[in-house]
Amino acid sequence: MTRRTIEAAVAANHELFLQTSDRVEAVLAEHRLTPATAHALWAIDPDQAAPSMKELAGRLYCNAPNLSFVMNQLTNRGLAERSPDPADRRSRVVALTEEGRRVRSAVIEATVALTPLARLSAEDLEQLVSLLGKALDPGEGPA
Amino acid sequence: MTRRTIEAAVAANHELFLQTSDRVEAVLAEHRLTPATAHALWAIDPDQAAPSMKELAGRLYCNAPNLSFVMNQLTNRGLAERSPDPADRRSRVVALTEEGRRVRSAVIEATVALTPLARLSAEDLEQLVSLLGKALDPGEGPA
DNA sequence: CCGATTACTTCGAGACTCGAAGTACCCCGG
DNA sequence: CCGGGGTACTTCGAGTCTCGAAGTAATCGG
Repeated sequence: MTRRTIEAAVAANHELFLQTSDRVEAVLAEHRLTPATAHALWAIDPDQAAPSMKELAGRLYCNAPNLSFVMNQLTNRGLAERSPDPADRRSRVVALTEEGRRVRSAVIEATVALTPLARLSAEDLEQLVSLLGKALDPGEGPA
Repeated sequence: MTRRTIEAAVAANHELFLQTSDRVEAVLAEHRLTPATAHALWAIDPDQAAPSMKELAGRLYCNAPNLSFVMNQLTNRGLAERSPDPADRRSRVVALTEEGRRVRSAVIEATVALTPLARLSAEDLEQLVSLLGKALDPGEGPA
């Protein structure tokens, strides 16, 4: 009878997400970010290859028009830049500006400080990441 | 240096939430539910005392006008009912109808079946619930 | 009874999301 | 070379969600 346990796990996961979002909200507002723009900002890791719009939409589980809308806000604020992909000029590649990298760091820093997860020990945290990874890993493919 | 681990945990938590929402989306649509109405429906446990609007808004991390909006949708679809609290007639108490309980069960059932967490063993799940509980428990008070 | 506070609703504006339609580009067969 | 089909993205328009401000009804303390 693991059904009850799964239900509890889903609920706890959702609750953690809501609590974290709630606590970070004020910090996002200081940077004039909304949940949607902050999410996109977080998803663009400057240490990785600049993603295309399509790639990024996949990461954010949103569709192309929505991502265009969100990216317009980030570019208008000078946090991100779009440039055509030389290899395929239909595609546009998204990268953060220096200001974008600064704001992204600040958002992550604040989230790490405010999330209820900050209470857990290093050991517990690694166990948690391992468990979540076990659930997510096999399914991260396209279908 | 647990900072990186917390960041990974927050990201994994967020990712799991998005994947679960994404997979359940079609089931919600069949029941003519949106994420907001489904969330409210989930939060009203028929086995517990019927919550007031204020209590429910707290659970959902939303404000009063928003909850009124969402509850109107649920009551219009015949899934929930509002009745004045006899003890304090300013307050309204929310309960699910029989149809509401049916739909709620169906949504939870589908979520449990579709969430990536369903892949984990019973042992892993209990560990996960325990870890999440450890993070959430001390902070579930009002402030 | 009266003023202050609380719970909720209504109203109006802003933000987010998405389907449909349009543009620019790649690729392939002829 | 040229046309047709498919892909990546944007624009447009409509619908949904969220929230602050203002209004109503009820409780509480004096």
